Amino acid sequence: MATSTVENYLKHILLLSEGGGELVSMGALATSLSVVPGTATTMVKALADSGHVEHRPRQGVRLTAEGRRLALSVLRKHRLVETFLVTVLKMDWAAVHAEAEQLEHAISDEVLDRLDALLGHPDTDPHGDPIPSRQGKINSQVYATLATCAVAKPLRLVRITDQSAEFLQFAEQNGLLPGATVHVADRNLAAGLITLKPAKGPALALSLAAAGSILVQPAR
Amino acid sequence: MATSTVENYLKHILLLSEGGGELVSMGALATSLSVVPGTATTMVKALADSGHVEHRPRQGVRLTAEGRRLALSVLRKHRLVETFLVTVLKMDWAAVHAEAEQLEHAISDEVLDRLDALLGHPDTDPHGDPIPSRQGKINSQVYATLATCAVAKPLRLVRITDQSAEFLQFAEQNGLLPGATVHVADRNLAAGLITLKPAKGPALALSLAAAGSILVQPAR
DNA sequence: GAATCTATTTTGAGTAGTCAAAATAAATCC
DNA sequence: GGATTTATTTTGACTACTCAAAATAGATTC
Repeated sequence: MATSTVENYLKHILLLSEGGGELVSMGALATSLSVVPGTATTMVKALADSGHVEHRPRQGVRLTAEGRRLALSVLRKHRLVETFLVTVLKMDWAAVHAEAEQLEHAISDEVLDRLDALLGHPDTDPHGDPIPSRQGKINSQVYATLATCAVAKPLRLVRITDQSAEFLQFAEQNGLLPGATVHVADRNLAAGLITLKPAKGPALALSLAAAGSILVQPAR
Repeated sequence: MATSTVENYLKHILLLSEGGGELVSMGALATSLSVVPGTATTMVKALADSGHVEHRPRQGVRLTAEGRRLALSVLRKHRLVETFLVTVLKMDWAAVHAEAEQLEHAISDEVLDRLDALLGHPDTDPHGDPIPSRQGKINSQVYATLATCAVAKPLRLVRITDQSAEFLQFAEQNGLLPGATVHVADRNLAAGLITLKPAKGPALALSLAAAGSILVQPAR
C-alpha cells in the first residue's frame, strides 16, 4: 500500500501538470509540498523506482499510467470528502480543504463508494473542482477566468481554483459561489485589477491574480 | 501533535487496562498492537518521556491523566465513526471496525462534533461499546457475560466485546445484536459450552470463550 | 569562451518507527 | 539454594521519510 507521503507526491504532480503530460519541475513540486528541493529529488527517484513516475534528471517528473491512476483516486477521495463535509455536515466552505487533506489518505474505496452514492454521484465539489470518476475520468474542460474573459458579457461562475481558506472566505462573503451570475464591468491592465458586478450585491474590485483563480463560462 | 502510532499505543493501553488504573504488561501490549515486545518497550519509554504514560520497568505501563485524555478522545473518534458507518452509510456491522481504525487518526474534533450531532449524540456504538463523552467520561458499568450470568433468566443483550469480523458476522446472522432478548438454556462447564435460546430464532451452542464476549443485563 | 547565476542533485545526518537476536531480571521448580 | 523457564530490556540494524549544505549541471551574460 502507498503511504500518504507517496499519495501526496502523486497528487501534487497531477495538479501541477494540469492534467496534461507536461514535466513538473522539482522546484515547483518542492514548493507545492512544502519540502526542500533535495527532498523532492530523493523522493521522486524512489517513486520512479516503484514505477509511479518517470524522472528526467534536471528536467522534471511526469506520472506513469499507474501513478496517474493512484493520483486520480486520491483526488477523487479529496473532493468527495469535501463535498460530504459541506453538504452533509454543513461545514464551512473555507475549512474543508484542510480536513479533506487528512481524510483522503484514511478512507477506503468501500466507504468512498457509499459516500458517493449518498451524495448522488456529484461531478464537482463545492468549489466547482471536477471529481474524477471511479474509472479515473475527469472533466478537464478549459474555462476562461475573470482575468481573461470578455468584458460586459453575462457570465456563470464555474469554479474557484484558489484553495486558501482566506480567499474562499472572501469569495463566499461576496456571493462568489459556483453557479452565481456576474459580469466584468471593467478590466484595467495598468492598475492590475478588474471591477466585478455580481447579479445580486454591490460591485467589487479584484486583483488580476485573484480574478485568475475564478473560472467562468458565458451565461446562456 | 501525536502521531497515529502514539494514538494507537495509548488506545490499546486504555483498552487493556479495562478503564481502571492497572498496569498493562509489555507482552499483552505488544500482542495487542502486533509488534514484538522489544518494540513495545522502546515505544513505551518514549511515551513515558513525553508524559503520556508511567512506566514501571519489568512491571508494566499505566496511562497518565494526559495519556488517558488522549486515549479517550481516540476511542471516541473510533466509536462515533463506527456508528456513522453503520447508521448513515449502512455498512456491514462486521467491516466497520477496520475502517474506523484508519479514520480515527484522520478526523478532526470539529468534524467529530458535527458527526456526533448528526447521529443524535449516541452513547454506544453499534456493538454496544460505550462512547466516551467530549469531556472524557465513559460508562464503565460492569455487566455479566453469557459465561457468567444466571441460567434460565430472561436477558437483554447489551454489548459484543469481540471486535473480529468473523465473530461479528456470526453474531449478526444469529440475531445476537445489542437489544436482543435471550436466555441461557444450559451451561456445561465440563464441555466448555453454553446453549442459548434467543427470543426469536432457534437455540444455538456457544463456547464459553465466545459467551464471555457477549455482555448482558437482566431483561425488564 | 570564461564567469556567473539558478535549479537540481548529492552527501551526511537526524527522527520515528520497526525487527531479530542477545542479555538480563524475576519467578518457579526441584 | 542453584537451575530453569519466561518476560522484559538492550543492542544493532533497517525503512521511510526529512533538512542543511556542498557539489554539479545548464543556461545566461558579458
